[in-house]
Amino acid sequence: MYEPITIKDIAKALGLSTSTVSRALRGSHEISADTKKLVVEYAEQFNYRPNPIALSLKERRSRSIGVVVCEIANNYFSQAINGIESVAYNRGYHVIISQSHESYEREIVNVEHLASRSVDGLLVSLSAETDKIDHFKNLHDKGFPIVFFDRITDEIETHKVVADNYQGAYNATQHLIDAGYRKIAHLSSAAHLSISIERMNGYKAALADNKISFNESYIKNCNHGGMIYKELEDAVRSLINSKDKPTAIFSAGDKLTVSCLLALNKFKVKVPDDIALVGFSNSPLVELMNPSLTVVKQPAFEMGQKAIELLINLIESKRPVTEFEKVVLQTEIFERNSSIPKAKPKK
Amino acid sequence: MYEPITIKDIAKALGLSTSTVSRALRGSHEISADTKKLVVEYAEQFNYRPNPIALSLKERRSRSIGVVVCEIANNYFSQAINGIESVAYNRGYHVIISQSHESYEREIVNVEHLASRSVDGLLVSLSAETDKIDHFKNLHDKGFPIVFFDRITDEIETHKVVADNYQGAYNATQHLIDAGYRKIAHLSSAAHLSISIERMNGYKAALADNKISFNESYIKNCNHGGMIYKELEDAVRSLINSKDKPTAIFSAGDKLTVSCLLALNKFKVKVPDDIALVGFSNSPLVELMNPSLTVVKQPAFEMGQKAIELLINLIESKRPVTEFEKVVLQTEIFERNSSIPKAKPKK
DNA sequence: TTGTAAGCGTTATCAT
DNA sequence: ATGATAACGCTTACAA
Repeated sequence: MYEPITIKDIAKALGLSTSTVSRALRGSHEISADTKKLVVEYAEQFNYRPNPIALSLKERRSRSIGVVVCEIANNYFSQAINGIESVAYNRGYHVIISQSHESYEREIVNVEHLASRSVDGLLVSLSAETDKIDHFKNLHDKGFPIVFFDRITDEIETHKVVADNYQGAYNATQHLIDAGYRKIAHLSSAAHLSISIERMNGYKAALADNKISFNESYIKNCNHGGMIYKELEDAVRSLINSKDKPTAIFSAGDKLTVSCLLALNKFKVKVPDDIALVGFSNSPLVELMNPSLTVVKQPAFEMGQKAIELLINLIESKRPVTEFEKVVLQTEIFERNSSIPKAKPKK
Repeated sequence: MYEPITIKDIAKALGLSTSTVSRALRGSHEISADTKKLVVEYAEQFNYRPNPIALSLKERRSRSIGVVVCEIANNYFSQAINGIESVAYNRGYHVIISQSHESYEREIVNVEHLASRSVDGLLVSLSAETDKIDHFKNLHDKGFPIVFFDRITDEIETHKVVADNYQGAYNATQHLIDAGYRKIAHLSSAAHLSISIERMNGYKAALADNKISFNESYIKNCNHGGMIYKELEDAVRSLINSKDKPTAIFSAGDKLTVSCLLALNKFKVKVPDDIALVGFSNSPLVELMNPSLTVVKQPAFEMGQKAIELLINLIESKRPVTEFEKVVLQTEIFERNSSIPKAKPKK
């Protein structure tokens, strides 16, 4: 069995009390240089490490934070997690990641598990299935620190970190309109998610500002994480087979964009010659995949960083916080070298 | 502040002792039905949850295991982690993931951090940079449970879970040879990694079995996670520009295969018409990406499951383990519908 | 059937 | 400068 050395062991070995050892290790001023040296060297030699669990119990905090996301196999989230980690590491926090796989039930279980005192706070991006948020509201009402990012909810008053989805979607749509396209389809994730609503609004606003009427049949929502490729393929098929088929697509998500590209490829529809495409994506691949693909990139890493900073502030603030920040970070649009060709004049 | 309810609170409120409450909550037989009911209902009402940290301290175990991988933004690893999670969840363990980003230093820090008693065991896949493994050896020698998977080391006697990389590579290479290709390049990750060595051996064996001489200049190793696209592009460029250029490529890794496909695409080299490609990949995309791409898929999910099962057995076994398993799971080869065309006759 | 007390590893508050 | 003790939340001998 693995039995690591404790302060007690050191005390016994050196004929000191545990308190003396503890103080020596923490470099207290009230310990003689000799004793300090003795203890520190012994600890060094036997590779003493304070037991973080005992510390957690004493300090009533675990110095770990929980991350609740739908999926880590997603460029946006893995980049956001990298941002989270980078800050956590420096501020002495562990990060515990849990995946909901877009399931409401699973999200609840994860949150319960994490929040029952094994983490000091939660960083949350809602699952696609989640439409009730009592499991967060209850915790938050009891004063448990929660920060939402990306897929947020308006029903809880706390810090939130989001990309400017409205503007990103507006720019993406405007980009297509500028290139002469007017029949622009919109692929998005579950309709009730904050990100979907904001992106839809940006899309609609760009259409409206250009006096293009909104066409309901151009909107395709895909809900489930696991089946996304199949769902997307169906959506794309129905778009390209429709009578008034779109000349361009705006896909509002990482997996959506990649899957759309794949589906189009499968159907032998060339991008951008047959149909133009602008999409949200954080994939390092998608930028390379199609040199004519204009991409809206979310500041995922920075969002993760900002979110955990706010969370740690929340956790470490002595007094209740009254003012909640909603941080909105700008998306970036990468217009590819060869850009999108002008739309062909209508026949 | 968030102050969850404790056994002490319940005891005080109900005029009982903490031990009675504790026993009632755990459904002990030596507690009267009345008391039990009283306690359980009170606990229910106030949403009592045992403090996992206190439990950890008492039981001298955290019921959490640490996962040390290079990168979660990798199809193989995210699938393996899903497998790990699926078992952990059922067996009552938390999973703490840490990424080395292929850095030796970072790996050491992560392991130190995790092992100093915040996890009960470690699931490890070595970073590409790691060539010394003292940080694991020290722990293992002290009896700390460690299971290696995927990128393993021979220097530590413990359970290991790997794919049959040799056979997978052999099959991939043979697949190309069967289609008539004889000039087969091999793209792989850091040369000293166990997976690279095994895959290389499989590749070499297939060549030898078919009386094809080994060509050193056909071997390209890529080391660093972060710069992999650039490295790959350079490797591919040098291959297609070499005087005795290969007619086929066997890429031995997920990112390698995708990046290779992208690089070839960028250089306007058509797969499989200009050059054939067979690659290891667990990407759900790559299968769709190029219908002529034959793919060797690792049983990532199952590997994760098996690895954590072994680890939990190790953790929960009362007596020292003397026999260590090396589990080898078979890879699957997916020959695409349109398959690889026969190589053109040499000019 | 229930209560008391010790212990898990650590630190803070008192002594001495 | 150092030691004894209590406390963090929980479980479990041991008493009652």
